[in-house]
Amino acid sequence: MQPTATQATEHPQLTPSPRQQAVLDVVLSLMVEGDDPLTMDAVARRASCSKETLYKWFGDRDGLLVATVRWQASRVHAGREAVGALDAGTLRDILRDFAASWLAVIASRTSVALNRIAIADAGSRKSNLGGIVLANGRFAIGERVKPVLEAGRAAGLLAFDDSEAAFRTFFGLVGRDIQIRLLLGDALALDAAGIQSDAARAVEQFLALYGQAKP
Amino acid sequence: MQPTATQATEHPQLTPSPRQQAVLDVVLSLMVEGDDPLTMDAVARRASCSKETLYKWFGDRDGLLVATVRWQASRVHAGREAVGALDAGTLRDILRDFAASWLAVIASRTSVALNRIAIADAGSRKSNLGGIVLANGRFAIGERVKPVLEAGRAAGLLAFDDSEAAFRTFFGLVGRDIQIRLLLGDALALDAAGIQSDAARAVEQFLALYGQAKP
DNA sequence: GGCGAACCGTACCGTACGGTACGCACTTTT
DNA sequence: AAAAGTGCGTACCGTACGGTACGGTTCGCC
Repeated sequence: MQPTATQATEHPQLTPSPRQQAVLDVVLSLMVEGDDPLTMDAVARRASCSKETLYKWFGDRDGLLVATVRWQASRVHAGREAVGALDAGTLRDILRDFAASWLAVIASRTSVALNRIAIADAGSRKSNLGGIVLANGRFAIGERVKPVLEAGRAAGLLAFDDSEAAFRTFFGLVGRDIQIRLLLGDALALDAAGIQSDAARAVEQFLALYGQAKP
Repeated sequence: MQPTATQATEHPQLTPSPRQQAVLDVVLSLMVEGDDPLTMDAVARRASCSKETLYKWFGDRDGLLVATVRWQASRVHAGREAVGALDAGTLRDILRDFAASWLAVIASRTSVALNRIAIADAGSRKSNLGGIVLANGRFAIGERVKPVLEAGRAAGLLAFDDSEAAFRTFFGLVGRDIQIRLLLGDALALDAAGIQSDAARAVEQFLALYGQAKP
């Protein structure tokens, strides 16, 4: 390796360059439109770059997909709240926020398209896109929600033994059949108002199951 | 059409012949193994039939997939219980049965493979495999559970306004993150004992939310 | 101004796969 | 026994797509 490189142009992706980000956004656009089978040609054409550059930057088709998933994931993890003192009202608010933002994610066309691709390739082994999507989706939100649940327990607002199990229940109450229906192509419109009310309903149910009257 | 036909050899599938069923079982096997990309050649070779026959029977690749999904669906709808008089114990038992059998379905390798295929093609429009899978999965079980819930309400054991909404909560409590994790390739072993305890837990939670003390 | 790197556009190659054609064997009908 | 039908095996065709090669252009650097 010559010492000329100012940024890694090799496949190991440590923050893509702006130009590369533009390419990845093109990939996301094509995924969402979904009309064509997401071919390397289509990406190159739409991104106004040559296929050779694509292969130089991302190695192969799989590398491009992985980079795209990571890129999308990097812009989702937005706020990270420190949980301080909790009362029942703020706990409810925080959980509602999590529920609503999670619903917004899984209902977004981007998420649906991305998950479809990852699921399809999870069937044919090779680069585990599925693992990456899981790590940045289901498990990432789990790691963010569980501290909140534990803080709620510490404050005497919640009662459970296993925060993982409690979170999984929360996850089920929020998502229900929405994700699988969208993945399978069901129409199921979910607007902002619907998301808010769904989130509120899920949180009330969760609190009914795990909440505990102030001791 | 000549009056020779003893069974429909055309694409409209009204119960496939035994030979055709064998072919569809081969397709299911190949889906489950998942090592090869499910090519028509592979099906023909494994089923010891010619591709020409495949095309004559099923029209095209899509028709073969649709027939396979229907075939699999036809063997899943097993018992259909008539709901008579309900007490709390039998309601709990019936719901546990539904939950456990649903978990067994979504955790089966066949279901995972089938859903992956359906989801992949839901991305590229054309023959809505996704719709068929939904109709025979999520919606079929909904139509079977809702009468039970309504009978429970009639018996004064459950309280809800909308049986569809109640069922969706039930669905979420049972499935939680299991299906999406399996679809995305997560290991997540779920044995018979785990299914039973998961089902029992989900039912208790559901009853905690919707149950009502005998009036 | 000259040199090299990066990169676009396009042409090209190999292969995998959906779909078709055809020859042969076996069974059923007349 | 001949004729017709059904279906297996194999060869074949067209095309789409992943991946590579190459000429031409722009841009930064000495």
